[in-house]
Amino acid sequence: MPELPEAETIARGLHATIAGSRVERVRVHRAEVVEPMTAAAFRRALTDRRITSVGRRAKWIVASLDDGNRWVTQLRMTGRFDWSAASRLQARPHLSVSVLVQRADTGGVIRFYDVRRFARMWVLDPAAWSELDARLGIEPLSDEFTPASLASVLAPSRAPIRNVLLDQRRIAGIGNIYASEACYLARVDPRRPATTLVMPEVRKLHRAIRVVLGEAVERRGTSFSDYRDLLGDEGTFQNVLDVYDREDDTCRRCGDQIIRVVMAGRSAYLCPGCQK
DNA sequence: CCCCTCACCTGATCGC
DNA sequence: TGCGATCAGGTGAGGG
Repeated sequence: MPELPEAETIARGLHATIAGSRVERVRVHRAEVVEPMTAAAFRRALTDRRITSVGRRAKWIVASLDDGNRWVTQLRMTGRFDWSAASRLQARPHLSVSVLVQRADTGGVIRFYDVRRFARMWVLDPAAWSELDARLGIEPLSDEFTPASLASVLAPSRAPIRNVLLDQRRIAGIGNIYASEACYLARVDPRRPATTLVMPEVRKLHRAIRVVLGEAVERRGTSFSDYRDLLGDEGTFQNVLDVYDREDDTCRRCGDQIIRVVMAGRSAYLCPGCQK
């Protein structure tokens, strides 16, 4: 489900809702979500902490705590938060973790659901956080992400461009939807070996990545089936997709037929007419 | 080291 | 309508 824009939307919602709150109670409904932590250790690490801010790194939701630790969540395919002003902890389908928070004025419950049970949620000390952070590549919306830095990621790799874009160790936050969309916008064929891109193409792809991700953040993400924001609302980027999930549809640019190809076990979409 | 395949899980959808 | 096969936005272990 969520890639960078969806994680960013959720993080912003959480920041607006629970930054400054204190955690009163934690319930772990499915212990596997916090593995390898135990449910007891997770509860202990989070209870009574104040949440100073909530942000995003790659596709992770990162909440900073007043003791210097971080409460981090990896949504994977179907992880989903919601917020309820009611302060009762109760079981619901697919519910993994409930966190009761309290501010001076108001309180409520952050619930975390995960249908497919791939998601993970931990509390990390600064060293463990650094280790995780170091494994993740450059943030594509940051100032450090330049055509030159993209070139340094693409040039050494003979793997298809699309697979390199999905590699979180190299560039952080791009998933299957936005990889296809960015290649389309840049007019490059995602199947080409990354190393074959020449600098003008790298510049176009760099720009395309930023445009696609930036617009998707503005549109609060792409909702196919599972993704919803903190308030349960859908994003709107699905309405402006050019190639993703449009197999056999007509290319809006050249009129050719969009195709689906399987790369590294996952679908990629492209227009053979105008992506070279 | 690089890169691909597969497994992890549940639910929705497709074809017969 | 029913039922098995297939596929889904992520990622890391394992193998070639």
